[in-house]
Parts: sequence; C-alpha cells; structure tokens
Amino acid sequence: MADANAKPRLHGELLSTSLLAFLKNWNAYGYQLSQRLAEAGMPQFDSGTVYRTLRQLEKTGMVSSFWDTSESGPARRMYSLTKAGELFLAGWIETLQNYQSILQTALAGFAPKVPETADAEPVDAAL
Amino acid sequence: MADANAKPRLHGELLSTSLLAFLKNWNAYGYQLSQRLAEAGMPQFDSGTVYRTLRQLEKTGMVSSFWDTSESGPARRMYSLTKAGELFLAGWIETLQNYQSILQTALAGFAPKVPETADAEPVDAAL
DNA sequence: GTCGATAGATGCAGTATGCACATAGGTGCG
DNA sequence: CGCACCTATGTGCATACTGCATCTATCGAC
Repeated sequence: MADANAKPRLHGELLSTSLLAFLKNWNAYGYQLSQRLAEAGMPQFDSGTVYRTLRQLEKTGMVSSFWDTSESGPARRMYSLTKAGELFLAGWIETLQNYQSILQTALAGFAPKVPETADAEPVDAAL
Repeated sequence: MADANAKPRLHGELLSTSLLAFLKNWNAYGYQLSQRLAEAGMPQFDSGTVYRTLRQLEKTGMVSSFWDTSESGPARRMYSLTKAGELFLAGWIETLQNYQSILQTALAGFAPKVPETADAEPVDAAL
C-alpha cells in the first residue's frame, strides 16, 4: 500500500476517474487510453488493470462499448461515457477537489478544529 | 470499485496520504485522525481501515508510534511522521497535483492527440 | 513464415477492504 | 453494584482488487 520505495501507482478510483475523464469529450478504446495515460505523464499503471477497470466500469453502467472493426488490425473495443458515468465522474471530481483543499489546509499547518484536546502539541517532528 | 450508487469512499493511497498530511504538523492518534477526517468533510471511510492503514504506515516506516497513557481513558497510540514519511508524502502531493492538472486538461475538452488528427501537439499539461 | 506492433484479456498469488464484532478503560447514574 | 455509554484500538472473514506474467489474435513488413 504505502511502501517506502514504491513509486506512486495509478489504480483504483484514481484510475477509474482518469479513464472517465478522458472519455468525457472523446470516445476511445483501451489501448489508446493506456497510451494517453502514459503520454500525459501519469504514474505507472498496469495495462491489464486498465482493461479490467474498463470492463468493470461498463458492468456498472459508467461506460458503454462496442467492437470497432472498421480499421485494420485487431478489433477495438470502443468506449463512450454514459449519462451515469458523467454523473459519477462529476461526483468524483468534486470529491477530489474537496480532498485537495483539505490536504492543503492540513499541510499549511492549519488543523481542522480539534474536539477540545488542548492541542496535539506540535511536538515538531525532528525534521 | 465504481458502483453506480456508491459514494466516494476514502481508502488506499488517498487515505494514506491524508493521514500523513494530518500528521505533518501535528502528532495524533487514530481515533483523533478519524474524527478530523470526518470533521473535514472527507468522504465516508471505515475506522477499522484507518487503524490498519496507520499500522501499515508504521510497518513501512512512514510513521512511528508510542502508547500514550498520560490521559485518562483507553491508551492512545500516538503517531508522528518520520523523515521517510515526509518524503513519501511530498512525492504523493506532487503526484496528485500533476494528476489533477491532467484531469482538468482532459475535462476541458483538450483531448490528447488522436491518431487520425494526429498533430504533434504539445498537449502536455505543462504545469 | 517470422518478427514486431497493435489490441484485449485472464490465472494466480498476494494484498486491501467493508462490515461486524471484540476488548478495555473510564464516567455517570440510580 | 449494575449498566449504559463514550473513548480507543483492534480482528475475522468473505469479498474485491492488483501486479505480473502469459495468452490469443490481427495485420504489415520482410
């Protein structure tokens, strides 16, 4: 989960969210999305997980797909965002924005008001 | 993972990161951190997962802890950020910032270059 | 035919997660 | 005391997710 020498890896909700975001103004297939993620400089991710995540998103109705055989080469599973997916995406975007503002507040040294504890004492941290 | 009617839930790296962020300027114990997360309006989370995550972070050297029995009531396991934890946190903050800028680029309708319209566009979210 | 790039998928072992429940110290109250 | 309730931390279990390696398959170039 949080390994000392582990590089940030993209998966879970962050992966789902970015996939949905890419699909918002754009239909695409898995391989393509993997490439865009890489090009965009996203942290490492596993392409197998990308494919599975897309199937998962389809199972839950966030995206829909069809086989595209119009081009030469292996068939492509083209995905597009559904209405539900848009709403879901919007919810996560909002959550992430809120998340970040909270993070920054914490990092800035302003603790959210504490119950009554006479302070957790900035015992400093030998930094 | 991405259930239609599922509310954003805090876990995984987002949970680890927020815990570390809260510990950056204050030392605290699990119960307290849970409360702060709730007060800050964080999405739902499971307190059991919070405790397990903290132990995990300790196991990987991101935080250190000791039993605080100075107050009345059940003993508290006080956590503080280690040097390694700070570095790890900084790495994730940076990753998340980059992540968000990429998300926004995608949401703004700025699709990464598509094969057909392929132009050498420096779509980099150069942020 | 063979190689490489494209495109998608899965088996497996290990890990993470949510939920319910367990343990314990302390306070208030009849 | 007996008992409810809050604090504080943790665990068992079934399920879900993940990374890695591997597999299938189409096509173009050689």
